Amino acid sequence: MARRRQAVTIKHVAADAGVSLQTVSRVINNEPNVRPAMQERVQASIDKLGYVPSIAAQRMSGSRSYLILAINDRERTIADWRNRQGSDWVDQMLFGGMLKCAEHGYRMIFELVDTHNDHVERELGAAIAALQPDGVILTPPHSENPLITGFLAKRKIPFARIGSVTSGPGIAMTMDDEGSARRATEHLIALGHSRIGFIAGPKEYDLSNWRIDGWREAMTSAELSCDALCVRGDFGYDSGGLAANALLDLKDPPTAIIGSNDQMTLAALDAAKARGLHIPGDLSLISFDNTPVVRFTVPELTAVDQPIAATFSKAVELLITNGDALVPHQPVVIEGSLIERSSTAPPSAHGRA
Amino acid sequence: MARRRQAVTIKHVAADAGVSLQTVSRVINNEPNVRPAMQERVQASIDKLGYVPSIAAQRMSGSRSYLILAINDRERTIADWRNRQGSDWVDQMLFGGMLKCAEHGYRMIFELVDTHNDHVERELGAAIAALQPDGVILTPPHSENPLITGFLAKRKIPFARIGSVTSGPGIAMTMDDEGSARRATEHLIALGHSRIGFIAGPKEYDLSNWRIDGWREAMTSAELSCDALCVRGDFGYDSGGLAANALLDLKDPPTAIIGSNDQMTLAALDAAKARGLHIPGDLSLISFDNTPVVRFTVPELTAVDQPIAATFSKAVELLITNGDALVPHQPVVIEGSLIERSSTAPPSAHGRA
DNA sequence: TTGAAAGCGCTAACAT
DNA sequence: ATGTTAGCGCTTTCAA
Repeated sequence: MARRRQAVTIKHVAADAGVSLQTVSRVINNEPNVRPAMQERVQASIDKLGYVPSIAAQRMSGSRSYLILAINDRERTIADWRNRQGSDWVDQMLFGGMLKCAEHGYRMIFELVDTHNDHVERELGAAIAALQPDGVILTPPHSENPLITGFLAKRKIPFARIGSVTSGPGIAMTMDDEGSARRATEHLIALGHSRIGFIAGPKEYDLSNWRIDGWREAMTSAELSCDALCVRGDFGYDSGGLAANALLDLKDPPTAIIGSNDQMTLAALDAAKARGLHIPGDLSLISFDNTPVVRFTVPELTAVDQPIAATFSKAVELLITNGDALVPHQPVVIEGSLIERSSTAPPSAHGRA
Repeated sequence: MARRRQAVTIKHVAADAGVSLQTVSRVINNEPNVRPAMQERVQASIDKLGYVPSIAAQRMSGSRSYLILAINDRERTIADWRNRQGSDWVDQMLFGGMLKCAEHGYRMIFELVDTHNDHVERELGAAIAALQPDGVILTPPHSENPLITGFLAKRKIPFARIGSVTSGPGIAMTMDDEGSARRATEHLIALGHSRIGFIAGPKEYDLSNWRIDGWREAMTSAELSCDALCVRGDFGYDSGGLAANALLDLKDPPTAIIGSNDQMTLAALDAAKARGLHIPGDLSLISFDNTPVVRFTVPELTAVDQPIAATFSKAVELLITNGDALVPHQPVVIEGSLIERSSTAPPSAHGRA
């Protein structure tokens, strides 16, 4: 490997502008106490020479690294990549995170870390030591892993916890699963549905339960019964079909079903079709997550969009601009929206009276 | 921002092991001339203290940065992210690239750069100056941009050009579009088809033309006519429908169609269905790219898989292990494979005699 | 408001 | 086979 040096360094700029290194440094960092004329002269040299500071050197001298580290669960992420089911979680996190970083002259680095591992701390520690990021963004299930949050807190590294509402160190951020589920349910109620089934995710996931809560809230507020209308799945396709059939086998079956994620709702769609039901005529369907797949079903699915990009964008912004300021004590809420497509309609007359 | 220092540095390790900094450095870098006993003692201290070298410091002292930079076209990538059509190109590049980097103790950084821009050089230069990557991976259309390849060559930064077969600086790598198209066509011929239509991409893309070449080759070898059987689209959904209808309106219409990408083939599927054709009974369909969407159509599409992950993995490996060695003069070929699903079958008897 | 000196963590070059 | 020295490019003291 060739010993590569910086093509243009702060020294070149200083020499060109006829000032000290320090003055150039001040201009780079927009520090006060630089006369406009001076600032202009230095900037001219910077532009002329095409100078860009080395983040390695900046980091070395004890300043920022201009790096934000986003961490995903290794196992799950790789499984998604391998299966190619069209989940675009990673894309959306890059979309929101990278672009916001770029706005501030930062870079986002994406890393995979095993959560279910004795040496999470070592693995994370290695990434931190190697990269020295100015901030870290945690996604589920890392967001709730005390080994990780504790480590970051101890090292005083600012971090955000996506999909977490518990208090503690770091900025808790949520996409308002409960509110989204409530709004989706209310939408169906407004269409005239009164029997609304819910296919829930596994209880190990906090967001599964938040989504149930939202549905239950809306149902209860409208004085509708929830009895037997909530069935658990495991977020996988097969479990969605089983759950849908269980709901449709009820003596008094639902006229609408909300699925807690796209895979399960997809399965519910297929199961309903297999029973000869027409969507949305005989059964309305709302999905959660709004991954690309819901646009390719027939009919396209009405879905709750998870504002992943917006959440990462906000996380980056808080991390960068917040500096050492206080961490908000309330979770930061980024609301998802309901994307209406063709799988929802008023219940048909020939259903229940 | 708190002035953050490395928690454990090479000094701590040296002190703990009672050796010089240099010896620790040698152990870190697996250099020769260290006695096993010494190496063991130092390694023990490293493990005990949980030491991980700072890449910033490593880079500063003139060694590697352990960073590989992968660059995509900004406009296209953002459009994909925004549209959420399920393209998983970025995911697959990370899948292949990041994991291979990790194997070697490297990191992959993903960046967006405008190609159609006067100051590509400035933009790329800034990324290079800031990050000092040990290698760069270019994707289309950057792979063919002389401003970019020239810049990298001038700076003597090793780089790979994905989807490029032209000679010149950098490692040319191709997913064998021509071969893939040929094999797809041969597959249809083997099934008994003789009228095989081809929906091509726009001619501005090299790979569009490679794919046509492969199809034409296979057709010619089998002494089949290509007349009127190749129609251009623009890779967008709408153009695929138009092209398919044009082909199916022929006096002697094809019994099979190959689409140059998933969106166009999707449209062809929909167009064929709209005409009352049964797939694959009346018309066989093969798609290109094998993005997640082809698994969600009815029937699922037989498709040519683009080995994106494998290609990036190989690119990283070449970049890291090749060092300053010679660049291969032939393009590196990573073959794609045909994934057989349910959209292909022998032509029906009631078609042409 | 500007400049000079010291040092960040590490490795290359040169001892020994 | 191991240690010593110098310096990478930048920012933080501190001085003028």
